Amino acid sequence: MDTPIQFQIQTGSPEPIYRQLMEQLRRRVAAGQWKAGQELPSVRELAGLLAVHPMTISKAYGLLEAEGLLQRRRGLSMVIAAGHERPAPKAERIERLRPTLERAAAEARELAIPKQQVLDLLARLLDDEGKPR
Amino acid sequence: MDTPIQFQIQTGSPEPIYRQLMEQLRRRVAAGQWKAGQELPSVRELAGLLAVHPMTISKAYGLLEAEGLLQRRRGLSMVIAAGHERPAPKAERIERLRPTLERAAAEARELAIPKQQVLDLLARLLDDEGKPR
Amino acid sequence: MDTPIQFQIQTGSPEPIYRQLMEQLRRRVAAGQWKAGQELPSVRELAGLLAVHPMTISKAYGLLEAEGLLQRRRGLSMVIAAGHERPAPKAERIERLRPTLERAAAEARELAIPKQQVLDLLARLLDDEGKPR
Amino acid sequence: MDTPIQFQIQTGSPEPIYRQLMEQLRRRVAAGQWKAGQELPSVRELAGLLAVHPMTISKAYGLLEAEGLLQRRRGLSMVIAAGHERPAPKAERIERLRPTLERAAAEARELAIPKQQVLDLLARLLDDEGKPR
DNA sequence: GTGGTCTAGACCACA
DNA sequence: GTGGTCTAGACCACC
Repeated sequence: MDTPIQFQIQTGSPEPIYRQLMEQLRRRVAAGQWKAGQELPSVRELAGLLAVHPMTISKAYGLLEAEGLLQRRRGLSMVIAAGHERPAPKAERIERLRPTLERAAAEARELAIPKQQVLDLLARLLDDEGKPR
Repeated sequence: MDTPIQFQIQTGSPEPIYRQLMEQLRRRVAAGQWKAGQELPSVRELAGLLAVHPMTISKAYGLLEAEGLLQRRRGLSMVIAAGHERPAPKAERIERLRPTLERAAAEARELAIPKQQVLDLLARLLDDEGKPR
Repeated sequence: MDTPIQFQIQTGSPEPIYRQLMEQLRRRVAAGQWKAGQELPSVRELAGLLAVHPMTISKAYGLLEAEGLLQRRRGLSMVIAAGHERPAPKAERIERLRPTLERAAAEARELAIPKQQVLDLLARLLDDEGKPR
Repeated sequence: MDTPIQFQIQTGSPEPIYRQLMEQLRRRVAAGQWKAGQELPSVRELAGLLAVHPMTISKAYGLLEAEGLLQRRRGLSMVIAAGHERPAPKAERIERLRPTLERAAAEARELAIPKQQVLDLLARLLDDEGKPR
């Protein structure tokens, strides 16, 4: 009973789409939400779903394969590579989150927003998270 | 007794330098830390301090001027434009912080890090803020 | 059957090239001669045609994008942004012309040229417009 | 009974102030409104009146002197140079106006404003001209 | 001294 | 192919 493999992208964002895809996948695998053996949507299928150029998907898949996170199987379909059966240690996952939080902290300070209000807002956003966007 | 105008940049970051400068200045002005009439470091001076090309600074200044945040004075260095004497309302500043926190929340969820641990880490980073760097 | 997007610049003019391009585009769009969705010549192509440095074109395009008049499409050339399907109201277009005419009127008065002769010359220039150059 | 020597400047304009002064003087002299021997306000006086830096006035005067339009007299005061007793021929003055009208015509065409409306507006502005601004 | 414009050219990122 | 960023450096205009 695996979490289905679905990606969320923001086309307006300055972060390139292929990189959004890669980051999402890396995080889900690190969290153990997506596991070794799970099959990914085909390039064309995902491109259709997200309404982006197939080459964009292909680039993300290719880089993840080179990185060892994905594995290309006989025909064409990709799966999460072996060796990713279990979540990464929690400490490591927290480390991965740190840069984004550091950035948030720096911005909050530049905006002179009191600590507690920053934490309140983040708490609310973490609760909301379950909701569909 | 104004906060002196100083910029911090990260040359390795994917975010372009000129945009880092713009964002920082926008936030400091919104926070009321830098105020209308304050004089900015000259293009050449800042370029020297940050060890970047003067045109990079000039681009940031020029865009901020087009935006109405800075004001050019013929033959003199630029100043924060009139109309920015007071901080933006706190609600508005919090809105500006929201996207970054939203992103952090999304990443935390993808990494399956429990809410409290995320908040703890951010709290710690907000405390550190004053000292290091 | 759109008017093709072509720019005319004067390299000798005190008005910077990138600004000439911006003004021309703004006016053509306001006039409804160039419309939302029309594709602009690529930076390199236009730079070649006008024999200027690509960065000069890029600067004009970038500023117009910040202004909302152009729209960037990743990996593709830029287009006139949505929301500019119809010409601006005639009254607004006339207002845009007013500063230049005001200047002309002031100069004519300083030169003590009779009103009718000024109007005659302008009428002639407006007629010529289609042909030369 | 000469027209008094008074200058109008626009500090917001992209045209540099010293050049505005030069152009105005050249046109008034060409029109015969200001004549040989008339005394100009002193640099400091005019700088005070217009609220600009004395060096700006000084630059304009200096260039006009080099050009032969102004003449420095014994003490310090400047006068319109000899040889400018009579207006320039009307044809020449009209030629001087042409570039500004050409520009107006080009803009009107880009804005797709009908010829008659352009002429009407200019006519109105030429009538207004007498009024103080 | 200030900022602005432009060129030449390298290198990156995206589709 | 597309646009973007940055550097190096020249030259101008203004005060």
